[in-house]
Amino acid sequence: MRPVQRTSVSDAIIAQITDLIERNVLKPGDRLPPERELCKRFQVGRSSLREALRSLSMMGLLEGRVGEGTFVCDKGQYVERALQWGFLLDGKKLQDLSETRMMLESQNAYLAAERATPADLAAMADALAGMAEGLADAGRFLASDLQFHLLIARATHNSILYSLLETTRNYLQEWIKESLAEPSLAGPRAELSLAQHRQILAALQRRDAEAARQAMAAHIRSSSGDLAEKVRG
Amino acid sequence: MRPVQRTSVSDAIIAQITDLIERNVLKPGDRLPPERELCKRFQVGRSSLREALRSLSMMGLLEGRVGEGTFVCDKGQYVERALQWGFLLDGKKLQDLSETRMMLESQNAYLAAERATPADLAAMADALAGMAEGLADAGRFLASDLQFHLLIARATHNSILYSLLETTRNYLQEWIKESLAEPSLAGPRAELSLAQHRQILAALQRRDAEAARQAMAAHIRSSSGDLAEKVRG
DNA sequence: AATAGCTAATGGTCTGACCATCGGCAAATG
DNA sequence: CATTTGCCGATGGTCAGACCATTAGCTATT
Repeated sequence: MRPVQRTSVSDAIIAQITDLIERNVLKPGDRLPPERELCKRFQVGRSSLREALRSLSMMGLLEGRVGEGTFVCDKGQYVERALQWGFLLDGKKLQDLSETRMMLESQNAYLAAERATPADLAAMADALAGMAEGLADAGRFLASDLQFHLLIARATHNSILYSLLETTRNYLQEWIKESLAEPSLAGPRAELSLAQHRQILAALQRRDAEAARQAMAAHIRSSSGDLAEKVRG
Repeated sequence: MRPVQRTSVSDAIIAQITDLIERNVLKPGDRLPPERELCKRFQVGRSSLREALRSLSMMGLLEGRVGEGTFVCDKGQYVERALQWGFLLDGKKLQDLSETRMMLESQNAYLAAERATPADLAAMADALAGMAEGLADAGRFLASDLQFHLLIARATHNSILYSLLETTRNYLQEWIKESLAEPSLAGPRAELSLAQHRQILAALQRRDAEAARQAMAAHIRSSSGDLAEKVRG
């Protein structure tokens, strides 16, 4: 004898719809049949069906629009959506996050040096120019800074690494903003940061992977030094 | 004028309960009031309430038990749960996963060399002994192999890095198993793998972080070489 | 031709009911 | 007294029907 598996109705619906999306029978942008229609096809009540659809919406798979229907969301956002929930609830260990970011950024720089296309590099140069123009504008400076790092991650052409970095950056961005917003050090630190970014880009353009990684590591270490202090303090 | 935000009832409930869990008002293991009771407190219908609870269950936050109640799940599993959903649906790019694993494993080895406790190292030695005893038993060998790598991740004492590695390993484990199961090379490859693991452990015991990272990187490269070939083939 | 108003379709919400399961209690049993 | 059996209430799971708010598309008015 072995324990009999009890399957919930909603879970079965979730499994079926998930499977359809996995097998690309339901493509992003597609519209699902109306709820009342799905009830007849699945032979279930509307409550159970809606609980399934609601769960899938919460995970970023579906999107319901009143008066229009239920649609399959764009792909590629799944990891981000899921990770955001995970990080949000995992105790917000700032130090762990910072460490993870350090690893991702430096390794991404390494890979980007080998794989960045001319277009990737041009975009990074644009972001760098944005930082230079934003030396007096903390908001613009930070936005260009963030964009530069995301462009490096994009240049790895590895969607998982990009998703991971994007999510960790999002969670650290508030602290980064605070840490750079201290007026006493804002000016010099911004210029130092800009110089470091220039070094990173230069290494990428030379296709010098190891130099890119070390430059990135040095940048993160110096720019998040007081962040680490704050954590321990 | 600006677009008015339309808030859904279920979303509001999800936000409230999530917040309660975040602020530790609801601790893992706690039992929520019965659904009908929550309906009165939130002033909502049971459908909306259940859609919220169902979504939270799907994300691994809550667990409903018929006849008993709804309980808050144990913490620390959120990142894994979330990542599994994300990976499951994100196209299963084997090469990206493999690359991510490579980075995680080597960097984890680096950090573990600095932070592993004597107990951590002893556990790794045990796992290594298990591999040696399992040279003729592929199943046991692989299990000890996996355990060794997870112990290294555990020794970083960084829950995020551990979660990330665990999830990526889980998704790659099937392919790893296949790749090692080819009878023609099983014997020599297992012995090579064992020797590499010994090198890694030795580096960890010497607290030589850089050596540990390089040993791990070399191990992953050689052990997943044909895995990469399979991907491209 | 453009606009205002109407209608049907659709997701969102509420209510009430019934079922299956589980925990705990009391009665029956040895 | 200890153990088993049966019952009952509480609870999550499911269903059916109704109403509401919003949307798209059509129609008629201007």
